[in-house]
Amino acid sequence: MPADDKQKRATIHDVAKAAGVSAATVSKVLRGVKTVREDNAERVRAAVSALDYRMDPIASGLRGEQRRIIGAVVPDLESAFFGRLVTGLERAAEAAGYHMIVATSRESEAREADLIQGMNDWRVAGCVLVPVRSERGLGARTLRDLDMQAVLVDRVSADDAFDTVSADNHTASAAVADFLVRLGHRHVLLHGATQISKAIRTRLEGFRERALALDPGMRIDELLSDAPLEDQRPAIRDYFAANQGTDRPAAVFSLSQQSTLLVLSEIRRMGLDVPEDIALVGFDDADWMQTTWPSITAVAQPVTAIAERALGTLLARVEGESTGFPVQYLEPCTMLVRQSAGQTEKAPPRRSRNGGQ
Amino acid sequence: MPADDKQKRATIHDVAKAAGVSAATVSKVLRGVKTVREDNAERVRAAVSALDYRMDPIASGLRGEQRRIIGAVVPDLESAFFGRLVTGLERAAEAAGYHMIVATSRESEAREADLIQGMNDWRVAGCVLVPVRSERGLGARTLRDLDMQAVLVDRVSADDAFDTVSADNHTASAAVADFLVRLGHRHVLLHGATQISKAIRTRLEGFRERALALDPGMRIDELLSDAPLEDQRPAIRDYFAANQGTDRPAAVFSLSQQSTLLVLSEIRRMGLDVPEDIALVGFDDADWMQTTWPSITAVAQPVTAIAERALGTLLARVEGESTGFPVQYLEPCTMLVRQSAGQTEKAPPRRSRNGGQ
DNA sequence: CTTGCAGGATAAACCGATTTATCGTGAGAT
DNA sequence: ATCTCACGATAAATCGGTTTATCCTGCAAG
Repeated sequence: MPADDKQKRATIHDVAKAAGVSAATVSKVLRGVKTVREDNAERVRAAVSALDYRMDPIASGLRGEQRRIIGAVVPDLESAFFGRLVTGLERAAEAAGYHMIVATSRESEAREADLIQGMNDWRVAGCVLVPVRSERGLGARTLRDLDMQAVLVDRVSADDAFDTVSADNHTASAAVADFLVRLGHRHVLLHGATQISKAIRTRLEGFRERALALDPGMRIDELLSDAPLEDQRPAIRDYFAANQGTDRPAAVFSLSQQSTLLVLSEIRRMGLDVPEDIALVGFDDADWMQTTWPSITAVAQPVTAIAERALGTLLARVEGESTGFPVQYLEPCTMLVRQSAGQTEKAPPRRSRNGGQ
Repeated sequence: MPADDKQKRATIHDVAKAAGVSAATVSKVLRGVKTVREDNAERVRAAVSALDYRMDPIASGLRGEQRRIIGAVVPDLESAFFGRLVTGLERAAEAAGYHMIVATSRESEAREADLIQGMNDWRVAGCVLVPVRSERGLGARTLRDLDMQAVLVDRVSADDAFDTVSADNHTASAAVADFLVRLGHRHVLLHGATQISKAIRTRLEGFRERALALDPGMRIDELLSDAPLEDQRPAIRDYFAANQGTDRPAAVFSLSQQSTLLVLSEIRRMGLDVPEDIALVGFDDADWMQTTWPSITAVAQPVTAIAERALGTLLARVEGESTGFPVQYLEPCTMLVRQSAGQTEKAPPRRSRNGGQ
């Protein structure tokens, strides 16, 4: 077959010529501006499909101010939580007629700031940021400096420049404290094996406050580290070696999914039984947790709700419907009671209160 | 503080003026063209940093032909496999000085084609596609029609238009057959619970061929479905209800990660013990599989190798270093022998052969 | 002394859309 | 019959870089 490859794609002028109107008119039809006579509009539409015309978003973006693109920056895409979050964001964005571009900061604040600069260069309408550490990090500062529209998600508390959305870590962790205390546990290990972010701190405090309120004599140990996962096993072993017999904690509350897996693995290796020897509750549910034996009691985060809320508030700002001062949204978590914590009294699955303000 | 907000960002002309040269010269310096006198180049660089100048990628892209952007389209981001794949791609792209934009087809071929059209509109230099079904799907056809540079990944076999990269599903599945047959199992259930893609079919055939070659009397049942996960439980129960006693398979080979989880869960629910009552081997390893009890024997995919290979071959095409006909790359998998299949003889972890051509 | 040529710099055209300023037309008002 | 005004349509300016065609300068060759 002969090469008719190199026919370059039709421009708006080609369409204009074919329809017998000016380029400006075509542009109006394409963008749905109403001041065009219907017969002209019809001829334009015919020409568009006859020529297979597609608007060039780059040329379009050069002059036009507002782009219909939302940027998202997340710490990584290897954990199911962010994967689902991004999926939810993308779905919501699309439903509102926006495109999404995603990038990962790989837990680096410098990269985070770079990516945001890049998104600003591409003139995104707004940006969803899951900060590496907190709302006071480099990424958030860059957003502010660049005067961008944004919403901060997950590893955040209230902020004075941007809306924030996260799981209600504090309330959910308090519910875990309720649960463990009611089961009679008076010595708990709090274990955090990931980036010590705002979310992790909030979970920690939520638990600690409630537990101490219920029983001031409660013993709460902490084992926190953001070292690479495999390097953390020795620390766990050391801890248990140093706390044997009556000093061994009655329960572990692991503050992240990776943390849960790590602790479970080490508990197994020590030959302890869950929940007979030690109870385990994890923050952040995973699909394997209901299948493993024993199944793991965990706090499930409302990922979809977070995604929808985040995109909703962002778009409200972008489209100018919302102009008030920043709001912090706390989406309620669900605690899935399974086997790993035992159960002396039949506690119904608890829902944490909805947050607000 | 007074509002000095609205000072718009510096353009290349501002830099030119500040440096006392023309815009064309600035452009050359920025792109590293050599035909600029060093003292001029130096003044330009000084002006750039003095004015905080950043090149506008949109304006730049309008005239310039080649963009330094790679697009990636994956079926979803909720499974760890694609998450890690994307991370690997992004890292490799960045190392080569490219940016990446990711989008998810959500297992829809129509969406897949749309996304590719969109990436073409944005003039990406090349595209990494993990097709929803196979290299003959709508996405691949669109790539061909648009005459784009691309590499097809994961759910593919050889193609006559694009390089393809995937795990060596066939060889790895044959190794699983070796393994199960050597353990004495003569009745195996093959279970596939996800989109029945090319990869799943290849795994199935790889197993079947080797197993029948080793023992022509082997009984191999299949349970395949791409229905929503939770709707598939009844089918599993029905199967086991219809195949009890001596008809019960001695082993299950689950062809995807979700499949493994689903089967394990149902086996548990039936009160069967793994591996005493039934052996289980899964394709695609997950981090929880080494921690659960029993730990799961699984085939680990070389995600990083796949990502690097994919981006490497794509860039070779994009940069014109490679122009030969398409190559199929098969990256070797690793079989992680754990508890779920039992072990009468001590089989060392097997490595499948490297594929090629 | 003239011509040729290479190295560097630049003004102007260009990319493909959007936006602005202008213009023609016909209906309604005076 | 003349003047407005609203409505559509359009030519031209614009966005911010890249590319092209041209120009200048100085030096070597004829």
